[in-house]
Amino acid sequence: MRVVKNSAIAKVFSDIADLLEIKGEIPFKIRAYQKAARAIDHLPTEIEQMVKEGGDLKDIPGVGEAIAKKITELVTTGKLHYYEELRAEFPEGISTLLDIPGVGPKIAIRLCNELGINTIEDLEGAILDGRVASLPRLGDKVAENILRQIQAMRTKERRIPIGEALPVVEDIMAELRQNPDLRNLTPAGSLRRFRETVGDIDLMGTTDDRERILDAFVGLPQVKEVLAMGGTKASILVPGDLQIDLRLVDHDSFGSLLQYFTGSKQHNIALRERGHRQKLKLSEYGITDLESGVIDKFTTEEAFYERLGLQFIPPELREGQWEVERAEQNAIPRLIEPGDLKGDLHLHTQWSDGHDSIESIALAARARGYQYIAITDHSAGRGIARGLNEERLRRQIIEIRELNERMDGFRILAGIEVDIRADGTLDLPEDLLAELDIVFAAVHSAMNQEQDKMTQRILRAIKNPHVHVLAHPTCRLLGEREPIRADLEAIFRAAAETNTALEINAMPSRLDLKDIHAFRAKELGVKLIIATDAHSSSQLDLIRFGVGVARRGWCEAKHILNTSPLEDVEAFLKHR
DNA sequence: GCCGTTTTCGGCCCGACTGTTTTCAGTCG
Repeated sequence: MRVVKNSAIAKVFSDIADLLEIKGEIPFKIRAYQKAARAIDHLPTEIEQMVKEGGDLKDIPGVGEAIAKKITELVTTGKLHYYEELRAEFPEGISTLLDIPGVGPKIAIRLCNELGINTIEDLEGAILDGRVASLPRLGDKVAENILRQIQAMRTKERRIPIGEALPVVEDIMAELRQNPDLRNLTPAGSLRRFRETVGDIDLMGTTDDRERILDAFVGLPQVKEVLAMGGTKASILVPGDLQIDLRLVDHDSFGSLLQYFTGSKQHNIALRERGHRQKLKLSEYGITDLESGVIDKFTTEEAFYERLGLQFIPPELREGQWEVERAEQNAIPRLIEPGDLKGDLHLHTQWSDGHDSIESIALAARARGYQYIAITDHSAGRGIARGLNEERLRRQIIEIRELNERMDGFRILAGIEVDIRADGTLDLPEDLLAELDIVFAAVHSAMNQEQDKMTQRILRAIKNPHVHVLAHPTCRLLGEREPIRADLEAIFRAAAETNTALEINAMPSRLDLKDIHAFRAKELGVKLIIATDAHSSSQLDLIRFGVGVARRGWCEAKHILNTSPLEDVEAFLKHR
């Protein structure tokens, strides 16, 4: 069996949906493929694994008889006959036209059939020489709009990491909140759902004086450009090319509007389909009883979900997968919250590549209300990081033991982030590792190894009895470096078996494990640790990004080791 | 193509905007 990743399978079905759209198939069939594609892309388990174990693909929401068969064909043969045939019906590349906002299937097929256009470059030429505007039922304005969208796509086609967007948005919200007329100011959309990257930001609020608030918004010092300004909404561009919209809405329907604009689209569709069966019509304005025609408005989201007979669904879970069903059964867990964490276990200091002393980072952690931390500087294997050799590590351990005598009611664990060499051995001797309270192991080099070799390398480290935690397991850097190739399922199983914890690294550039991986690991019984990997005291705040990932992965406090008191953490570490 | 607390057949989320219209199709979020 060849390796076919979920993302690749999802891509095939989403391509099929595009082609069916161009072909003019019935919309419901198209939607079925789109829905299946999204569900597969967001699936915590590798499909390959499910097929191998004889799992039922029809358990995936939106996957039925026909698509299950196609998935099986794709995974076992690496090809899909149906897809190949469909592709052969159209010129290569035609579906890229659908990426242009304003170009849908109807226009795409006409451009292709009547003008022989199948690339964005062709289209641009045809607009400039007037051929597009001359087509019946298209005109100058349509052509102009498409051209503008093409040019906009070239300058800006990037989702922004949440770590960049959130601080900017919070600054802006803090300034707006100084105006007492503004109430209920809340971000919506993917930022509120805590996706790892966000597009445009939607802020929502209510007020009795819209004009004044919108004036204040477009007059903020951060504003680089005002993109739009109307009676209820304004759009600004701030440095970093982040677009932020402020939408001022009626107070009495704030709840349903916030719910609507928070999404995800799939979640809202799932809710509306369910509402349909209850003879209810859901929209951003409220819930209409189709029999009486009466519309209920909602000032809070809580009331909106309650009206549907559903438990409240936290925004992080609103992905249109299982959350609606779970809410029906009152089975949405209490997700982990930042206040549940009792310590940060992955920290760097001046001893390697960090900025602060052990003492100052410990004091900062204690000031946050933590009960313990672990100091985990790099081992010497990483030349660039001024890693610790044996002698310096021994000195650091002594310093930590001494500091602990002065730290009342707070404990510093002595640890290391030891390098996993290309062959899976560690770059510090085992007798020294045995003296430490906690050992993180991590891959920092030879990241291009083949999947089998990389998997064996990591498994060897996990099975090493001195290793307590695997740090940033996939080594990805968001938008910069692809994850290493490794069999995560095998790694999760080995971690569960050996009681090795896996890290949810909260550094916004990493977020590693990511949401669906955290979900799967947790499901297999792996203990998780949320840690910042902070290189200075101020970075302790980054922990919330890890909490966001864990929440998206349906994690509760009990799944996260560092929500436990010190005694339990120590018991876990000694158990290895 | 999927799916079922009306259904294994007959439905399938909802509203807004825009342009080229004469009553609406196409696209978007």
